[in-house]
Amino acid sequence: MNDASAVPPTPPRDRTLSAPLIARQALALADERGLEKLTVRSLASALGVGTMTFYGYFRSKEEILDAMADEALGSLALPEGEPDETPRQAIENVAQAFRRLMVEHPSIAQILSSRITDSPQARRGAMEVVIDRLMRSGIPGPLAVRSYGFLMVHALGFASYQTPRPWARGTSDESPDESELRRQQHHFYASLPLTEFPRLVELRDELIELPGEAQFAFGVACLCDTVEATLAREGHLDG
Amino acid sequence: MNDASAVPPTPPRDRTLSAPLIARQALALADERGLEKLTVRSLASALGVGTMTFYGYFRSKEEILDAMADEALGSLALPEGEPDETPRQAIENVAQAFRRLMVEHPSIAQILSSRITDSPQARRGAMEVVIDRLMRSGIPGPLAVRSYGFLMVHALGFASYQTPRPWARGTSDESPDESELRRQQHHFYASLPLTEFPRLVELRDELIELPGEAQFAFGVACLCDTVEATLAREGHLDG
DNA sequence: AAAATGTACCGTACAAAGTACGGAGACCGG
DNA sequence: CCGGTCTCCGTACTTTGTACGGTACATTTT
Repeated sequence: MNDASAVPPTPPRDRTLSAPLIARQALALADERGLEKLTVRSLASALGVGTMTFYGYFRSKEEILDAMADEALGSLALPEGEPDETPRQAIENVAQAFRRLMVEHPSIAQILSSRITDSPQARRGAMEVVIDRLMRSGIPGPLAVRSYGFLMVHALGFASYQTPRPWARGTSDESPDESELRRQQHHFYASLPLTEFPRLVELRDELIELPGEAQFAFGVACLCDTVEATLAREGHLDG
Repeated sequence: MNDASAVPPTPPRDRTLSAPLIARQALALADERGLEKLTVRSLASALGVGTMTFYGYFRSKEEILDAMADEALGSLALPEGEPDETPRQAIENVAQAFRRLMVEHPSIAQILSSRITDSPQARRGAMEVVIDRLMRSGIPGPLAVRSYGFLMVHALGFASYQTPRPWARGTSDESPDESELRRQQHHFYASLPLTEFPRLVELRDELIELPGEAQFAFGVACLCDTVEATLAREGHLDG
C-alpha cells in the first residue's frame, strides 16, 4: 500500500465550504480566542483548508468580518411572547435578545464598532423583526424606531465599554473568578487619593457594580418609562 | 559653504518630544485620517522623527492607543453651569460633553471598543468630575453612578453604531454632502422588498433619521425622565 | 579642555499578517 | 482521451509592529 504521507493535498473534495459556513467558523473563532487572534491563516487552519481559499468566497478579510456581523445579527432570537404583550414586555424582550447576542458573540461589538458595516442583509431582517414586535405591542412606528435605535446603541455601547473578554477562561459558562475581580476593583477604588477623587471613593461599591447587568437593565428601564409615559400622555386608551 | 544635503540626521535636537505630545499628535492623526491609517511609521513621519523613537516613551503601540484614550478623556470639558443646576440640566450638560468628545475625536470610540483600556488616569478624573456634577444638581450618589454609566454607554454606543467617518471630506466642519447621503438612504429603504420588510418601508423617513442627533437626544431624555421621576417619587423636596 | 557617561533618537532587519498571481487536481461534456 | 471549468492553494510580495544595536549631542568628571 502507498504510505500515508502520499495522501493527496485534496482530501475529501467535499464542496463542504460555503460563505456562511466560513463566516460561522470565523465568528466562533473570534468569540473564542478574541478578534485580534482571528487571522486569515488561523481561520484556514481551523477549517483545514489553505490560506487563500477564502478569496474565492470573499474579496477581502473585511468582507469576512461583514459576513460575521451579518451572521451574528441573523441569529438574533426574540423570545416568543403572547400576542397581547405590553410595550414594556416587548422592549424588555428585545433588550434581552440584544444583550444575549452581545454575550454570545463578544466579538461583534468590536466588529460593528470598527467598520462601517453596511451589511444590509441580516441587519435589515433583525431591524424589521424588532420594529414589528415593538409596534405590535402598541408602540407607534416613529417611537418604535427610536426605541430600536436606543436598544441597539445601548447594547452595543454596553458591550463595548468594558469588554471583559475572559479569553483563556476555565470552567463554567458564567464568569469564573468574578469575586476575585471585584476584590481587585474594590481595592483599586479604595486606594484612590481621597482628596482628589472623593466621589469615587465614597461611591466605590456602586462603581464596582457599574459593569454589571443591573446597569444594562437600568438603561432598558429608562426607555420603558419614557415609552409608557409617552403612550399615556398621548392618551392611547385602547380597550 | 557645505551643501544642504549634508544636514545631519539630527535636525534640532529639540527635546521637543514627550509622551503626551506624541499621544496628542497620534490622536489628531487618527481623527483626521482614520484609526486604521495610524501606523507607527505614519505617526513618525507626521512628527518628523524616526520610526523607533516612540519606544522610548511607550512599550508598544497599544500603549500609545491607551495614551490617546487618556488624552481624549482628559479633554472632556463640561460646560459651566450655575450652582443651582437642575438634574435635567446637569445630565444634559454631561451628555453634551460626551457627545462633543465623540464628535471631535471619532477614533476614540473605536479605541475604547477594541481594548480593555484600563487607562486609569484621566478616565478616573472624568468620572469624578461628572459624578460630582450630577450629585451637586441633587442626584443621589448611586443614581449618579447609574447615570454616568448610562451616558458613557450611550455616547460610546451611539458613536460606534454608525461611525460615518467622512475621511477625505472637503470643506466645512459639518457633514459635507449630508443631503446626498440622505437621498441614497431614502432610495435604499424605498427599494426594499415591500412584502419582506413592510415596516422598514413604511417607516423609512424615520429610519433615515436614526443616526441623527435627535436619536442621541432621545436617549438622554429617557434618562432625564427616569431620574426626575425617581427624585419625585422619593420625595426629595428640598427647598 | 578632553574623556567618560548618559540620554534621546533612529537605521536596519526580522516576524506576522493580508493578499496578488498563477498553478494543480478533480470533474464534466465531447 | 481531451480540453474546459471549478475549487482549492503554494509561493511570494507588501505592510506593519518591534527587537537590536548604533549614533550624536549634553553633561559630568578629571
